[in-house]
Amino acid sequence: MGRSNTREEILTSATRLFAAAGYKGTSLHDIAVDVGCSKAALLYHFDSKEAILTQLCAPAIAELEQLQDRLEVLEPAPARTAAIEGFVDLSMRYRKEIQVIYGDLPGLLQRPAFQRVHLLTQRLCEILTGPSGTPVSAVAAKLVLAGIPAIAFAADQGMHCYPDEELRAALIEAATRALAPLT
Amino acid sequence: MGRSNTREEILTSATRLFAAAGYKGTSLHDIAVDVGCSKAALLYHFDSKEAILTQLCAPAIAELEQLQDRLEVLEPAPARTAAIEGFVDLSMRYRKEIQVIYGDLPGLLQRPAFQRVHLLTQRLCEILTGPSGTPVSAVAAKLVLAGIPAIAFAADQGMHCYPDEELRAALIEAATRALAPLT
DNA sequence: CTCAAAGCTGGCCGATCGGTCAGTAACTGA
DNA sequence: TCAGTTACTGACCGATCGGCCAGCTTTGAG
Repeated sequence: MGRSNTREEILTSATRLFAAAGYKGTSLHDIAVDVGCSKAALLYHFDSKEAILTQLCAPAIAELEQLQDRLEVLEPAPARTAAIEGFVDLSMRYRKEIQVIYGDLPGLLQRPAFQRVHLLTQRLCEILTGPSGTPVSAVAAKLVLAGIPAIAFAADQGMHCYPDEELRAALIEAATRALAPLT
Repeated sequence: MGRSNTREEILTSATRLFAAAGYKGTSLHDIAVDVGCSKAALLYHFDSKEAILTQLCAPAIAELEQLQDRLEVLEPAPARTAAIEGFVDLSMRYRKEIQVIYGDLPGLLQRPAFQRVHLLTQRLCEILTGPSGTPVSAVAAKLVLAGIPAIAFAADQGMHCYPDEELRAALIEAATRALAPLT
């Protein structure tokens, strides 16, 4: 147990600032001022600016991996339902972190830590598409996987007109409808 | 008619580089090297780095405005259909520019040039939701409006597994299905 | 009490950033 | 032919960036 909670405060401040101005748009100085410590203190607790980014995204990535593990042992149909609900929940729970990632997509996608996310998303897409996947259903799956976090992203930017519960239910319903087979 | 086409080459290079590394992640030096001219030449043709960004996004924004103008004079039902098709087409035609915008969302959304985009998107959302809009249909509209450009964005990042025509048709179908009333 | 570890600071570093400026070569209309 | 505009260069500027380091204070186990 550490003797101060500065480390957590740094992650909290960095998450908010990265989400608001982007990773490259936020300097170590900005974070230090927000936390109320020196710039050197940041680099005492973390190896580098990039290390801060990696650490604050770690919980979200870990939960995404756990979601995938849970889905892998299910049959296709229940897996799809669980995938939609799980992905909606995850996107809403980690709004801020999604804002951070979306705020610097081109720069982040090439980093090793986020290539894992790319693979996870691809697997999720396969689960949503199902075994009898047509091109149309694959595109629909990508639409849902891209749109849900984007809404969670926008929900913090002033578009937050519905309470969380209602938003969650609406997202699940809209996603399910988009993915439903034509019949 | 100018005596050189350097200006266009700058916009072309800047679009590609901004899309690949983000606005803040691309320096004037990077662009100059790509174009094959000096950094000072960039600032001879454009007032500033931000002016380059503004100019290269201008055509996409202008077309979005034209789309809205076309939709405003239609009845709700055909407006919705036209909105889906028009938005899909626009997203695919301006993939690179969307990558640029998505690559620096937090920093860009606050700039005056992009607040207009925000308003346009809100209006598009109302058109998609229709006159009898429920919260669920509003969220579905936002899902579609966020997901479509995100797919166009990802389509250039290696996910480009379908030919454009097929992708376009699949997007329109998935979006239409997501927005369809429950009945 | 002692002392090493933990926590933190101010100052400094080289690199890079966007942007400016004086100067110049080339083309053009009169 | 020649003045003037266009197009461009290389050198330079102040600001800011991420990161490093010597040293100070606080803390808690022995």
